Amino acid sequence: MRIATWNVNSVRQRLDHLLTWLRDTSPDIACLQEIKCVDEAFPREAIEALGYNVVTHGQKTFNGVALLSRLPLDEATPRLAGDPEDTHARFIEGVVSLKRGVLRVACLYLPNGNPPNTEKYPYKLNWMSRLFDYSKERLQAEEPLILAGDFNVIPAARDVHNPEAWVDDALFRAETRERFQALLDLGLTDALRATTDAPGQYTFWDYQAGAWQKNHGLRIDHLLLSPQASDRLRSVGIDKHVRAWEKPSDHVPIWVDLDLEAA
DNA sequence: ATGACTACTCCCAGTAGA
Repeated sequence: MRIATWNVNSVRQRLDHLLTWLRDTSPDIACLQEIKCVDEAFPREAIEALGYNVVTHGQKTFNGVALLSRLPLDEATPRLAGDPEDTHARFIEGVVSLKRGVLRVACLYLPNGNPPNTEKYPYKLNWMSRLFDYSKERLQAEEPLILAGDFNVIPAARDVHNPEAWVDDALFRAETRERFQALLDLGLTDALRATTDAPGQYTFWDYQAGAWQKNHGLRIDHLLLSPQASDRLRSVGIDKHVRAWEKPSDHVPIWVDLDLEAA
C-alpha cells in the first residue's frame, strides 16, 4: 500500500500535474497541502474519475488540505485539536479499514513561522505542541498511524544545502528542530531516515534564484510512522522528477510503501 | 540585496510562501 504526500501549491493551478502523477504512480492514499481553495472549488470530479474518494478542508486563498483515497474512508475529521481560535485549514485526518484493524492518516500543513520575530513563530511552535499532544494520544491506540505532510521543518543540517544560512530561520531554528525531535521521541519514525543517511534528500526547491538548477533544496515534507506502520515499511521514494515539469509546484511528492492489506 | 518567483485577490499592488 502506497501513501504519499504533496504540497501542490494551488490544486487548481496544478490539476494537470496532479492527474498525471496519480495516473503514473497510483498512490492508495494521497495527502495534499496548500490546495488554496474552498471545498466547493476543489476539482473533485476529475480526481474521483481516477477512482479516488475525496475529502477536503479548504480555505479561501491560503492553506487548505485534502485526502484522496482509493479505499473507502471510514472517518474524515478536519482540524487539529487544542486551539478553537485557530481558523487556518491545515489538518485533516482519515481512517481506512485493513484486513486487521485500521490505518489512520493525518494530512498536515504545519505553519511556516517566518519571520520568527513576529506572532507567526509562536503560532508555529504552539501548533507543533498541539501536534505532539495529538500524536501522544493517538499512539496509545497502538495502531498503524502516519503523519504525512509539509512540516516546514528541516530536521538536520544534512537536509539543507547551506545550513549555516538557516540557523535563524523558522524552519531550522533550534526550538523548531527540538519540537520535531520530540515527535520522534514519542516513537514516531521519520520514514526517509529509516532507509538512508544520505544528505540532499530534498522535497522542496525555491522558485527563486535558480534554486532547482543549483540543487539548493530543503527536506521539509515528511512521513512519520507509528511503530505498527514502520514495522511494515518496505520502501520510501521522492518523486523529484515532477519538479522539472512545466509550471511545477515548488514541492515534490514523497511516499512510503507499506506491507498493509486493505479490508 | 529592502532582491530573486509564483499564486492569490472584490482587478491589481499587496500579501504570503519558505
